Amino acid sequence: MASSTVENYLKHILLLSEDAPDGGLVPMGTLADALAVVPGTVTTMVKMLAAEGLAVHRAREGVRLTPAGRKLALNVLRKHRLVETFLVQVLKMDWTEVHAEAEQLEHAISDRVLDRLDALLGHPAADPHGDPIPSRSGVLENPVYATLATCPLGTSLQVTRVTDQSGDFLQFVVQHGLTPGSALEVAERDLPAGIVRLRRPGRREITLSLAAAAKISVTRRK
Amino acid sequence: MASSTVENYLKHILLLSEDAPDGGLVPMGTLADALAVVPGTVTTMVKMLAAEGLAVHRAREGVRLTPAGRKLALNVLRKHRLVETFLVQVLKMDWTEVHAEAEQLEHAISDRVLDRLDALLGHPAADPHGDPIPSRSGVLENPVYATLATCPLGTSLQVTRVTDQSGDFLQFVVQHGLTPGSALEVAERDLPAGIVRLRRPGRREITLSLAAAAKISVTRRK
DNA sequence: GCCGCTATTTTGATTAGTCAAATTAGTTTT
DNA sequence: AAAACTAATTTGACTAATCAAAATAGCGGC
Repeated sequence: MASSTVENYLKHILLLSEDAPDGGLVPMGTLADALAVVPGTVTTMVKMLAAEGLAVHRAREGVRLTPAGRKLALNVLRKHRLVETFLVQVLKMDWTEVHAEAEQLEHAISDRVLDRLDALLGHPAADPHGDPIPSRSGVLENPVYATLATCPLGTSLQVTRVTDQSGDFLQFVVQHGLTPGSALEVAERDLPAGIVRLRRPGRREITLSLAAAAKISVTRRK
Repeated sequence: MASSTVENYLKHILLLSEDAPDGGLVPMGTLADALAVVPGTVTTMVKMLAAEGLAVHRAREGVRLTPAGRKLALNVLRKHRLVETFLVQVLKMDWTEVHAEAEQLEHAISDRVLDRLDALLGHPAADPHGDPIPSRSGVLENPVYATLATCPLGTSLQVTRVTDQSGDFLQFVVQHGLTPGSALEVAERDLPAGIVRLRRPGRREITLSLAAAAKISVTRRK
């Protein structure tokens, strides 16, 4: 069975390859940063993953998962996101603190427990941050949402996903009522100034940076 | 923070010292068996625990927990038993398979999750095997129950605790309706033959060895 | 008081995962 | 094309946890 270190490598390669243009090739340095580890360590470990048939190492270019590696990674991600959902919906834990908990639990829960949890929660499609939960069979829906940095102005929108798990940012999101499901519209976007102004029903307007806006995904409100 | 290896050592020392006469001194060999590790390893690790102030090592005699070590051990045990309770009561998992799951989870769940779990379950006093759950403040009730090997004959009893976590034994217990809560009485005990015969309402009589009988605790049925 | 048995301790090696620092390969710049 | 820069790789060392096997300490028996 894969150690939790290996599981973490696989999970992060999967996550990073999502938004890697290079045919999903993740550069070693990027992976090192994500894992909070020195680049030399990543090289060593990735070679080991390659020897196990879980990843392909292209020297000096980066790493990509094999089908076997991807399957394991998806299972870890599924555990992570179902655990987060459980912590919020059943244990009523704070939206902003569950990420760290799930980081530990994802390596400790068995597939059997995973299935029960999934059933208990009614087979949810997304976790509390709006991140899609891979299916049991290993399919990861990854709809390309517009973000507050790219969506059309003046249309009625709702938040679907918050793609930054840092406590600080989530705190901010909760504070200003931008959690998944909230209604809003973009009043103004000033690219040179790098800001986006939001209008929400029954709340004050707020302004945030383009960088922050890009981390909040939205869809048209039905 | 204590590694899960350390947590395991502490937990097993606590468990073994319960039924150690020697003022709670656990012999190294016993601990080695419990941890499925070679005796030399235990010596090394116990010395390290002693250096950390978690245990007292009496050379060639055994090991005992310090108050600090006991506190940690109780917390691990609390996690273990609450997780087991959760797995059975909320996730409806099989009584006989939850021990192994909890063995992993006890090292991954935070104190915060622990508290929520405890609240969700209504602060239970015992896990599904009837083993007492240490309180948050670190008190472990350990009522001395009679067992089927020692209780009076012919009195109406009920099972309170099954003190063997092996799958085989638990399987047997379920099969014959001896789970905590079940009613029964001891019809006969033949010490020379080493057997105990049980009578249960609405079920066939069964006979088991004294060794097996000693693992099932009972109280008088109200 | 010596002998031998058993439990414990020592010693030396091993594995997984890591870091620091030196080296190398590729890419830009000039 | 050489120089300079950046990212990746190698190398050597370290820690936690383990095992195998040799050494030792206490003990009971005679």
